[in-house]
Amino acid sequence: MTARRRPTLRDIAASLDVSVNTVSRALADKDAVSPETRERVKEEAERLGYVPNSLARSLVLRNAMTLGLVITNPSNPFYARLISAIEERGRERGYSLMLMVTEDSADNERRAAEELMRWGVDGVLAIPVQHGAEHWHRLRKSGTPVVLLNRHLPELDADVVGVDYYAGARAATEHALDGGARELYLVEEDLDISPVSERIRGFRETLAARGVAAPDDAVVRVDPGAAPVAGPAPGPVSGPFDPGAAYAVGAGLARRAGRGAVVLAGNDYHALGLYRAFSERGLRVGTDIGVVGHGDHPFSAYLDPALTTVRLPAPDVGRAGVDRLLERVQSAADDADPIRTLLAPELVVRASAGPLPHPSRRGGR
Amino acid sequence: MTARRRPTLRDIAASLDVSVNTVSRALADKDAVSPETRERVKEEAERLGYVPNSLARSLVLRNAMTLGLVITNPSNPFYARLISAIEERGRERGYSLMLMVTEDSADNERRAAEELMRWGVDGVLAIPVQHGAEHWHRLRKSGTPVVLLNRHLPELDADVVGVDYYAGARAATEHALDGGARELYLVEEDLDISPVSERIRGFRETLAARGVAAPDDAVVRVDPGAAPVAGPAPGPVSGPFDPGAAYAVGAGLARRAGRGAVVLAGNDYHALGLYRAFSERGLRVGTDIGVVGHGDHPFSAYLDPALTTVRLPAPDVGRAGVDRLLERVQSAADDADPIRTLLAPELVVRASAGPLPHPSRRGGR
DNA sequence: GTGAAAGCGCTAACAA
DNA sequence: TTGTTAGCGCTTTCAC
Repeated sequence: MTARRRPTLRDIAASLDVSVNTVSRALADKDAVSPETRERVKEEAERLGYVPNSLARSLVLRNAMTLGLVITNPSNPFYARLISAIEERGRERGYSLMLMVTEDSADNERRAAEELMRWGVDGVLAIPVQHGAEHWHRLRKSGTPVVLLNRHLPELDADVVGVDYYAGARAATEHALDGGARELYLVEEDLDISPVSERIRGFRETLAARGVAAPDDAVVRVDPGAAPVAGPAPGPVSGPFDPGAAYAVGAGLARRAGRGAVVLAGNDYHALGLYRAFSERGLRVGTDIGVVGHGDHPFSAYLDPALTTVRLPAPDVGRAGVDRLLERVQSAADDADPIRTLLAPELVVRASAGPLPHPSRRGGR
Repeated sequence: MTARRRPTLRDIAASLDVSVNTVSRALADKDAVSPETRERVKEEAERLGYVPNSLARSLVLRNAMTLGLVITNPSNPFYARLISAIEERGRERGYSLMLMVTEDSADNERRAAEELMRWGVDGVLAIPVQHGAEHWHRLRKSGTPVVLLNRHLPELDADVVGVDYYAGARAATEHALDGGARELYLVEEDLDISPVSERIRGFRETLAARGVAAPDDAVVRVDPGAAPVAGPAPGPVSGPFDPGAAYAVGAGLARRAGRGAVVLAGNDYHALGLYRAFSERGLRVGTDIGVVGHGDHPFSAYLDPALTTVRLPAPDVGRAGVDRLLERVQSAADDADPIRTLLAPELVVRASAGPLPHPSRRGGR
């Protein structure tokens, strides 16, 4: 393999007996280079296997052509799709991606922000851990725009590109109500983040508007750390995206819930955990008890019964996030007020929340 | 936000009236700096909010403290976990991660390799697309070690850290055989990659060793592009990790397969697609027909019936990959022969593969 | 213990 | 059209 030094502009220049500068300009397709020279330079570059050094380039240009992505957990299918979308959009627009995983740890996030600052990335997309925004403030003060993804952060006045979870929860709740349910539950991760609180708000407000009782404990919080049925623990890495947490509360729910109740779940994994908890207790999902998920993960359409769920527009969020970020990057001065973009989720009606008794199909689709 | 310039060593030096050099050494905790000076420097750095510039540092030190990860699709749960494990291990060892997504496109991969070369990453981990290794050769020639993950590449003599899929398939096949099955199928993605060929080999050899017939069409290839039941297409981004492909071949399989047959699937998503295809045709998985998956994705333990599957040690692969890569990075010269590490998967027996009752009574409801 | 000088590989004035 | 000079922010000889 002979780790020989990579050829530089100087090597090309020397070998052609021109100045480094000329080589630089020729390769950059600037004018002020004669066609012949340009040709010769390019040939020689090719011959030598020249590859530009982005480090040096970025240092002088003061732009890294790199975006930072700070994410909590790639195993969340929604985030996985977000990663793909962001990487792709970034690449289309000429940016590389530096990925940091926080596992929802504030400490990891602080370090990630610091690291991205060191690299001088041009902008940062983050799915923020709650609590602590000091590091984001510092990043922005140093001139690096930050766009929040999916989660809102009260302490930080930054752009947000997310999902309208409020609307999603409303749609899910209304769907259950329209199906005739009068006993509803919402299962949510015990995390103090905006998607959760927005869904709870949507859930409660919809019930209130329809005059359906919603006792405090209609909202069930689930401990992300639990993982019962699976046997061996999921391992130290990126564990807790797992149906186990919801499965654990499913037993109690099965006991409390009457026939025809509907349980909304904050994500499809939770819904799946409920499926199992319920069926182990003789409740048939979609018949005895309804379940609605959130996410439309790839497996959801194939469950039995197929999961009715709120589809999240992951690719759109990713693309919009990159676009927003690059707007900020390009508009040198940080002028404008933060923009909050909430993309609309879409209720995908399948079988798990029962057939609708009211054939009142309203509006378009 | 006032994008003011970040303070540099020089700013600290000026403000303290010492040389840049002294500041550098003080901050790097080298000796040849008096304790008092060091103290003053550190305080001033703190006060100014100094953050070292990694770009500059890397340029002079000729090490980027960055690893490249080239991956096909983050939505594959196995790869998602790999990403987490790699990021974490890299971080522990002081390396940042540059992520490139290829979507299994050779073209994207070429560009990714080129980009990583420009950044001068210290090493690259790749889940390679088949066909075309020229770019990997170039990378290595420029002194950047490459470690292949999960997939083997005949054209490239590089380290590989992967999974012993051959053993996994053997275990799965033997499990089915031990349960009494004599009619077995293997459903695999139609991709020319080593995991697939290794599983096929394990499947066939085990059957041969046990004297069980395995006609050519016992191995069913599945088109990754198909996505039937789900309704709206999965979208342009990172689509094809979906049960749909296997679902599509499930119908034919349901017709061909007798009672008590067992179908092995190359991954758990395929298994799930089969679940649905079978049950739609009145076959009860785990009773009328067996299914074994590969991957032990988070949802698999919660399916009904719970999926018997081959668990892949994703975190171990990720960590071992990083460790191997960093060994290469650190042992400056590319000495040794490539090392191939295959980590053992583990059959997780649950309910989907029986033991199946012998083909006698007709079931269904 | 500290500073001056050189240089990593590149781009951007400014001259010639 | 081309070359010279300077400099991005840092580390590293090598004097003092």
